[in-house]
Amino acid sequence: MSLLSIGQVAKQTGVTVETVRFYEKQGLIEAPQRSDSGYRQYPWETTKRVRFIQHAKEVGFTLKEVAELLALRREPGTSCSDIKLRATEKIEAVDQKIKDLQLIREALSRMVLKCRGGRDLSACPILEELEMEELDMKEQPAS
Amino acid sequence: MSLLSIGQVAKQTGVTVETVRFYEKQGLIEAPQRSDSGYRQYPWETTKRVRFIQHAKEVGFTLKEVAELLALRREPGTSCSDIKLRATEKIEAVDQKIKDLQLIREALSRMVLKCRGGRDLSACPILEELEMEELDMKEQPAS
DNA sequence: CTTGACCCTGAACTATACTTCAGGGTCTAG
DNA sequence: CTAGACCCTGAAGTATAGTTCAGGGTCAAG
Repeated sequence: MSLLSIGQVAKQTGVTVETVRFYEKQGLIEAPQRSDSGYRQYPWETTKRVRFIQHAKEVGFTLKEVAELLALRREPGTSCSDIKLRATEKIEAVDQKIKDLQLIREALSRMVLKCRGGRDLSACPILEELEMEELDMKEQPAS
Repeated sequence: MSLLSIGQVAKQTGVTVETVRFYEKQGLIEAPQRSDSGYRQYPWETTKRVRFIQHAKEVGFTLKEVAELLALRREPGTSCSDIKLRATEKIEAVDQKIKDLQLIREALSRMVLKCRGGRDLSACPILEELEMEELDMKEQPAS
């Protein structure tokens, strides 16, 4: 119900007020209404959006890409099949990221397992695991 | 067997030769042996490492974090339980990223499902799905 | 009615991850 | 033996994602 000041949004989301203003300038959050004195007044949902931006950044999306994700909504003038297509493309990108992370995760897990006990002098062999090749075959320019 | 020039490593991995040199300067790939004329000569495994760096970057790791992942190996002077601990911390970070991505993925999927057919005039409602709150409760500073 | 916490703007500054530039060797096919 | 493709170094430049600064209003408490 009640509106939030920029400082409150910042505190709720763990970013700085400057970052909130920066996101506004970049069009990632829409310019909120202003008080008589010119203070920004945010609806509560803005905190959800700021958190979404942080999470998306955390998993490797640039702000430009986050903007594209946030723009995935049916606006007048766009067809349903159009946003469906764009959303499907995003899902594929997300799936690739999940795959990459799962392989990294498995390599790290193998590492922890190998490294049990520590009895052997030269145990825990160098982790060339991490240089996994399972990830490799994706896009090889044919040239 | 045969060694690769920096240009060959670049072509194999899809980065530029400048990027390879940059990674060397940052300590992400070790300085290779040199030919008589001073040309870098890389073993084949270097391409695996460069690809790993690209994948890790893709999922939101900074080069500093990638260096930490690559440093996760048992060096003389470190205990097994030490690298085990550090690897476990990395796994937790990876798991969090996977969770974030799965929630984004689900929101995108719901969007595609809702958007079927396109019969209804005002179908495909605005995707406030993406501003999901499931992701929220993580670290709330107690203050 | 003033003091401290908070808000405003625009511009300059910073870190990360490269990219481009300047100036110069190397190597191999014709 | 030279032209084009490739390699070298160090320094400067760029894009992204903020952060800091300068200079100035707002507001609630005392």
